[in-house]
Amino acid sequence: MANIYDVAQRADVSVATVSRYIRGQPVRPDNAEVIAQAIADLDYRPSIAARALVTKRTGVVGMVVPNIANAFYSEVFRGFHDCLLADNYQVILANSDGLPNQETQVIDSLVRLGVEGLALVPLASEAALGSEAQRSAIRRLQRIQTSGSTAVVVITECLPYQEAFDTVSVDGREAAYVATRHLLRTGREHVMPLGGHPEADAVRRRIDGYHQAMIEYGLSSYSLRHYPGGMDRESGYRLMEKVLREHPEVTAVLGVNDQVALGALMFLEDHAIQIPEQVAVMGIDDVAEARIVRPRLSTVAQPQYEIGYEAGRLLLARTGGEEEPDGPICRMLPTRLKVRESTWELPQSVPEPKPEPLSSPGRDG
Amino acid sequence: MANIYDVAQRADVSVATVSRYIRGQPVRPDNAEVIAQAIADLDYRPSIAARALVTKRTGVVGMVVPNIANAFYSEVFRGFHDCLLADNYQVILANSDGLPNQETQVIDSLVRLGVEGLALVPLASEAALGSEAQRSAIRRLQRIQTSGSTAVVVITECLPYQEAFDTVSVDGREAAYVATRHLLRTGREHVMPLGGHPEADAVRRRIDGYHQAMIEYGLSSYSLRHYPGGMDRESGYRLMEKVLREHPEVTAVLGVNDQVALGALMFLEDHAIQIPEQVAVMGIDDVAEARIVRPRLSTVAQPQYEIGYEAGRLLLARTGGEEEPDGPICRMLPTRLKVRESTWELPQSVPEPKPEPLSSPGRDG
DNA sequence: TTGAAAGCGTTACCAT
DNA sequence: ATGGTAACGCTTTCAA
Repeated sequence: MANIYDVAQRADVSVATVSRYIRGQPVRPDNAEVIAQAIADLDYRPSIAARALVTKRTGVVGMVVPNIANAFYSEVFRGFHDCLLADNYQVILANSDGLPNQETQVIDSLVRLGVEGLALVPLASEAALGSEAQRSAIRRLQRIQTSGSTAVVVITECLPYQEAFDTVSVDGREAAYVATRHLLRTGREHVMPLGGHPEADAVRRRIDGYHQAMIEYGLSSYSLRHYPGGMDRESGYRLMEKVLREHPEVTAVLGVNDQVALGALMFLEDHAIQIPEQVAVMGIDDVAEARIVRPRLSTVAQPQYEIGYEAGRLLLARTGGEEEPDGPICRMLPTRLKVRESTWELPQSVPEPKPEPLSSPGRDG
Repeated sequence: MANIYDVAQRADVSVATVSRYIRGQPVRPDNAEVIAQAIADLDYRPSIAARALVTKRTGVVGMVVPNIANAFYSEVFRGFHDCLLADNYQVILANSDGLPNQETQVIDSLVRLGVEGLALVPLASEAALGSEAQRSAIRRLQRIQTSGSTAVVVITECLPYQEAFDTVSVDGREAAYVATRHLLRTGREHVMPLGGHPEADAVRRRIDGYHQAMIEYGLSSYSLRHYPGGMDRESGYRLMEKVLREHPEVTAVLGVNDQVALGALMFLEDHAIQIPEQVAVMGIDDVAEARIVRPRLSTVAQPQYEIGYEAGRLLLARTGGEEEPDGPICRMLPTRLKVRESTWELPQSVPEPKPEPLSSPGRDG
């Protein structure tokens, strides 16, 4: 690999001049030309490592998510990515894979690599809740934010994080409230919430929103119910089965997120139970799959792309240096009810579906 | 940010000793203890950049894919990720977003960041085909492989890449052949292949496989047909409409990949055309969505996770230093026919579905 | 086992 | 506008 000295020598100028040329500082035109040629000849690429050593700037930011294979995070990442690319940052993505250890590991790696900013979607798994583990994770992040030159933004509804970092989130309570109310308004009384562990702030808020709606409709007998469990499709599938066994009177289920709702929906489909006539299904998030399954899944949409984009903007605000806001700022983005086939009104005959635009570009390799 | 000198000073030893301690070399026990304490106190993290400057080793490898939001690549990445993590490498993922410019940009970034290895799923879009653009992309990669200390592996069926780099791929011709034969065997004669541009090696091979099967069945009148187009769901949706208009006699369509097939399937669903009774639908790849939609999509599965994992192994073989194989090695992985509801045999009544295990863990935040 | 000092490739400062 | 040179934080000789 050629270095800046090789280029300088070949161009017959000093390294300082080459350095200036690289960074776009004024250089005499004839020199510029020779240097450009030398760079091309030698296939020279400035080492970010060496540069960072002196400037503290790498032009790289990182994002850590629990699971890239999850459509929700993919969209968040795309928004983040687009925002930062517009500011000439490169973005690298790392996976925490649902493992607290790996989360701290990859964060550490990114920091040591010299990322200027770090966007984190923290784990909210059973292993990482409330407890000491989470507090120490937060302390570590705080040290990174304070001591290092690494800005931090967290995408979460989790309070401890919101108190310490710039965060972006949605109002999960409201989302679940709207979802439940929609089910009630369309004639379902026996609504059951599915999945998630209430120890997680995000889950608790959603369950709260559900309870609130039920109580408002005078259905307090239901208001305390909840089938807790994992937050993936398999969990939704199993929970749906259990609910049907234990509460055959149920006329609607509300997945704590789309994955759970999709699992429930799949169970119903597999057992030839009419959706939404016998059981209506509703999710929260609006991941890409919700628009692919038939019947399409009703849900309360989180603006995933915007969440990522906003996280990027917060990061840039801190990275830019200049006028930093002092307190941690918490950006709350609005959700939106999406009524689809899985909760269509009961008496009404099924109208000709007007397909939504398909999303998510396809594999092209 | 504390550096190694701060630690040395606080521990009252030399930087050399600290350095040895960090790297696990023998240090007198009492010293080890003081150093450990100092590191903890100062929250010291060795700078990868500084280390890389002298060792040329960053412990980081990168992967570049066209689109993270695509389930196919997510799975490939997971396999790659798992393989490298087992060898204590950190993995960073970058998105080329379908844009040739951005592809070269992110590759460049990764290299300059000092990744020791680079796994690439190259663009195969219209913009990046056969032409000069592709050749120059390949040349760039070759220089990286040669001059730098960066190993390269490419995941592709594209010949020019296979000649120059370690590659991992599947036999797309065979896959399409198997898919088509399955359709023919189950009583469909009028099979139409959908999507993709034949200029892409991968697409051409798949179309070839289709042709071969049609010819073997004496259906050469169909053997030359192909509805070319994009490789995403929208394209599949539109192409399905077009086929139905121009060839209402069609009894089956073969998407050049699952996304196209899914688009076709959605069109049929939206227009209340019976699947598979009126039109059977088949894809190639087996992305996660294929198991979610109803009817479930029949397809020929690419071992996505294994593809990524194998790419990781090839990279490690080059990175490890020692005994490098000399020629470019091309690992060809087997595909597998997955018969699902979208192609069930015609006369047969619909059996009780035995659900496959659900896959892809869910959002847990 | 330890410490001193010479790099690694780049930028930034200071003369010129 | 240019060139010389001291950092930057780490590893790696080489002596002790």
